[in-house]
Amino acid sequence: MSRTRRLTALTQMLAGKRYSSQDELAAALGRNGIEVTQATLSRDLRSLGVAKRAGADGSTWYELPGPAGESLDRSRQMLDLKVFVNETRLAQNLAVVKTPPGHASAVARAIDMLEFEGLVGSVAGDDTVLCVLHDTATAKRFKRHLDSIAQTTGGAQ
Amino acid sequence: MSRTRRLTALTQMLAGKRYSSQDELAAALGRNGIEVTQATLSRDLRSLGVAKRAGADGSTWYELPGPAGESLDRSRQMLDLKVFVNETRLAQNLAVVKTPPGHASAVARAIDMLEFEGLVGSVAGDDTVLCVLHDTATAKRFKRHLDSIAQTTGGAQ
DNA sequence: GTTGTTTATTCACTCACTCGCATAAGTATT
DNA sequence: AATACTTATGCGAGTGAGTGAATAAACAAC
Repeated sequence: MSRTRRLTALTQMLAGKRYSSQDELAAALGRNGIEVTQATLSRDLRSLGVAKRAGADGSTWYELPGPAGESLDRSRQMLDLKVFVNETRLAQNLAVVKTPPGHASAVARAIDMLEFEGLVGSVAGDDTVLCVLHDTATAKRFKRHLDSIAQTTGGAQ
Repeated sequence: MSRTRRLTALTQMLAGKRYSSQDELAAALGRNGIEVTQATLSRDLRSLGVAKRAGADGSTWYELPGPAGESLDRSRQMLDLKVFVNETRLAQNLAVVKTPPGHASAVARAIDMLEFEGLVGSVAGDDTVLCVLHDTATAKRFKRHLDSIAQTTGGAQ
């Protein structure tokens, strides 16, 4: 069972029902054909940014981050940036981010999730994301930041 | 140096100038700060789908696939399928492929690239791709095929 | 404080991926 | 055919992500 798939299932389950322990989640996942240990769940919940909330009645449950599970999987957003950002060019306070065809919207979403200080907004085409930064210096910082993420992609040596 | 970045640099170099041997490419990459052996280049060129073309004057050079490098990287299409196909469900001769939000068009593109026998066409929404197969049996084969690709994503056990 | 429950972490391991080296295979030239 | 050049591949090594089992740590209840 792939990790991504498990995280997706986990997200859907958390969105649909309140679970109050990792063992309970493990059992529920097991009923869906996904075998998982508590140790892995602990890590999964962290990587999803899930928080444990407490109600007034003393009950507790896991809750997805953001407004109603809006941010699905931060690590996946990072994956988009790592894998699909081909190049970042600057023009004054604008950054032009090139992606493979069709990936611009996904990359734009990931960029928005960064909540980069000084990023005013971004527009996605098919293979290009136009990012508006507050000023020229911020744009340079932004490019450095993106480049540093993209660099850490790969394998050995 | 990450593999992805090297492939990107390789693509840009091939788009900008004609190179006629892998050693020549290795040297040029080296001048750009990317050390690489001929063996690796051989693999890179294959994974990019680069072909060696010959001119009328007998000269040869490497050329990116498709109209002016339109189809960048087939292995990246496979990556889309491996990473971003969350689930595939069937209804008669239709297959509904779920993806993370914003990834549907990229996954649809990757699916189209498969040129799966019996795949009539596909439509992408935001997080869903609807695939029309020729018949029910073909749809089942299609799902098995996608699942086999998606399964190989993850880690151990 | 002790006990029981829940969560986080350490450890050892597997696996997929990527790479360089050496070498085989292929291709052109003479 | 022999030689030189070019490309592909078998092989072993290194690396990083991901995992479960065991265990430590945190927390709650009593």
